[in-house]
Formats: sequence, C-alpha cells, structure tokens
Amino acid sequence: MPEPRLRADARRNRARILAVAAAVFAEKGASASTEEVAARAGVAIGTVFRHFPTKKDLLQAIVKDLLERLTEEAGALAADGDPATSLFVFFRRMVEQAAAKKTVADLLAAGTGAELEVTGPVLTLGSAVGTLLARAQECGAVRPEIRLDEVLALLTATCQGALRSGWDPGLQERTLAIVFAGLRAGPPA
Amino acid sequence: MPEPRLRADARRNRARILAVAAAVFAEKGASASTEEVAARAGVAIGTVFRHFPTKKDLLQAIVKDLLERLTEEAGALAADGDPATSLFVFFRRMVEQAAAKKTVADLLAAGTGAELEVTGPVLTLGSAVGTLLARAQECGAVRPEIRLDEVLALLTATCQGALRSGWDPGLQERTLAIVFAGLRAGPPA
DNA sequence: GGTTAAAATGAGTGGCTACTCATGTTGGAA
DNA sequence: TTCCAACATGAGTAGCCACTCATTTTAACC
Repeated sequence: MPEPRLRADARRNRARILAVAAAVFAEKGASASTEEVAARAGVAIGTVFRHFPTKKDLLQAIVKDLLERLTEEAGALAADGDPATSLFVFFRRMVEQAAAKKTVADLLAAGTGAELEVTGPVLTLGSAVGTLLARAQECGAVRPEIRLDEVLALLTATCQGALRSGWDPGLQERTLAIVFAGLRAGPPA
Repeated sequence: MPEPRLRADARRNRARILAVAAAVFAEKGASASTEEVAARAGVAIGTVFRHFPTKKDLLQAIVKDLLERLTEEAGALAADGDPATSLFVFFRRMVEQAAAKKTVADLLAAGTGAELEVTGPVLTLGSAVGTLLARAQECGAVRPEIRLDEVLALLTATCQGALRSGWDPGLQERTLAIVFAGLRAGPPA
C-alpha cells in the first residue's frame, strides 16, 4: 500500500486540522461543530471534509492518535518502571488526562462500546495494560485473582467519573487510593 | 403556595407524559427528541410544552423523581437493613439501574456537576448515603477514614462506567467486588 | 513561464429539533 | 344546557449542523 503523496499545502493543512480538532474536542467534547474546527484552523469548511469525509472519521483519527500515545506510555512503564507501582502510575495518568480532555473518556467508552471504530487500538492499549497488571501481580502488588477486564472496567469508570463530575485533585487522589486498595487488598474480614 | 388545581384531562396527560418520557429517555438517553415523547404518549407536541415549557424542565422533573425514589430506598435500608452490608447493597442497586436506564448516570453526573438544576435532591440523596456509610463504619465494615465524597465519587464513576461500556452481570459483580474491597481493606502492605 | 491536476473555497442544501401560536375542543361550574 | 377559561392541536418558525459542489487558486513537473 504505497501512500499517495499529498501536495505540500495539503499535508500542512491536514496536520493543522488534526491538531486544532484535538484541542477543540478536548475543550468542548465531541459535540463541538466541524465549523469551529475549520475556523480555528484557518481553513474553509470544505477543506476539513476533503481530508476527513465524515466527522466520525475526524474523531477516529484523533482517538487513534491518543490511544497510540497512551499505549506507548504503558509500554515505557512496562519496560523500565517499578513493577509494583507502574500500573497505578499509569492509572493515575489516564484519569488526569480524562479530567482535562473530554475526548479521552468519551471515546475510551465509545471504543469499549462501539459507536466509533477504534477496536484495534483499544485492544492494543488493553494488552499493554495487561502487561502492567501481570508484572504487578508477579511481585504481589495486586491480588492474583484479578482479571484484566476488571481493571479496564475500573479504568474507564474512573475516567468517566473524573470527567463528568469534575473531581478536584484531592478527591481524585483519595478516590484512586480506594480503588488501588481494592486491587491490592488481602482477603475480606 | 396553593397548588392551582389542574383540569382532569390535564392531570392525566401530565402523568402520561412524565411516565413515557422517563421510559424514552431511559432507552435513548437525554438526547431523545421531545417529538418522540409526544408521539408515544399519544399527545401533540404542544401539550408537552404546555406542561414542561422546556426540555430541561422535563428532564429535571424526571431526575427529581428518580433521585427521590433512590433516597427513599437508601432511607429504607438505613432503617432496617444490615449495617454491614446496606451500603454495598445500595451501591449495587444503583449501578444496576444505571446499566438499564441511561438517565440515571447521565444526570447524577449532571447534578454533581451542574447542567441541570437538581442540586437539592442530589444533596439529599448524598446525605442518605452518608447515613449508610456511617453505619457501615460503626460496625467495621468500612474503614473509618473514608469520607462521603469519596464514596459518592466511586458511585458516580461506577454508574458511568457500567452505562457507557455495557458491563455484563459477571464483570459488574467482579468490578464492584474490587471497589468494595477497597472500602473495606486494611492498611496496604 | 505554461500547464494541469490536485487542493481550497464558501455559499448552499437538507435534515433534525426545540419551541410558538392561531385555531379548535372540552371539562366543569352555574 | 350554557358558556368560557383552560386545555389540546399540529402546522409552522428559526437555528444549528453535517455535508456538497461549482468555481477559483495553487503546487509541482516540464
């Protein structure tokens, strides 16, 4: 599949649109209008639709990027982070991002569910988290009977929660502490 | 404030609209159209807007009802439930409802945040949960240092999560078990 | 510099939806 | 039964937004 080379101005515009759209959707959520993206990027509406024939396509491109960056981060932590804490560090980072960027949570949910077609990248991220989980379990930082899908469920839930009801940093930390305690905990009394 | 008595047909219609709207919004989320509500209720659009001048008013009425029912449930559990488990039982019930009715989570979040003006009922529900928490802590079922706002944060987060990514019953149970373990857990290793 | 296909432009289209209002209908008090 | 205020009706209005297309501009190869 030889990428059809784009003209210089087209390449520039595509990049601008992508960057601006990420910012706009992060601010206003996925319901922000395509016109606003075009205006802020300094191009005409038609140009946006030339590069991304559908709003859905634009959103998918952004989410794919985001998921890939997160996957990289998880990979880096798995490579040279402390096995006992890496999972928690990553967890915290994702929740922080969700609080800032409306896109993350909206679309992580849409991915696990299925309004957007980003199943591939979501699965990849999932397995990267799986690695972090396995390492944490090996060194006893997380109970061995905990499964990946439960961790991912907690991850999306906390991201959603942080986003939708705007947790302040203190509350966020204390709430995550409870979740982490649950992952770590010994047998119930 | 003497309630101005409504005519018989008006009372009937108001009730029908409220019931139907609850069902429609539960199914399709808050973005369902007012026209659909009118159609399913068997009344004209104008009638809906006569009773609820704004879509927001309609949503608020539904959410208020829902919050009051939940508050009642929490109150009943506080009155004659097992102190050690009542909080968890209530937690589970709310998450189950959220999975079924899109409204619950959407609007519990909107309440803690502030797109809808239902702060009063939300606070009432919050204090009812506070009672359940206090009782659970008294009998040692939940760590004493845990605060109400953390519990509420976890509650909204899990409701959101269950709703947005459609947890199946097994996953839901296992995920909640982790959260409960976190609330119960002794000091970390 | 000339040529051309690729790209950009932006006014326009259609569909959806919250909300209005002139007109028709009806419950209920006298 | 009469009468009217309260109520119901539903076609219509206005605004928003994703998406289109005829026209104009421009990058890039000769």
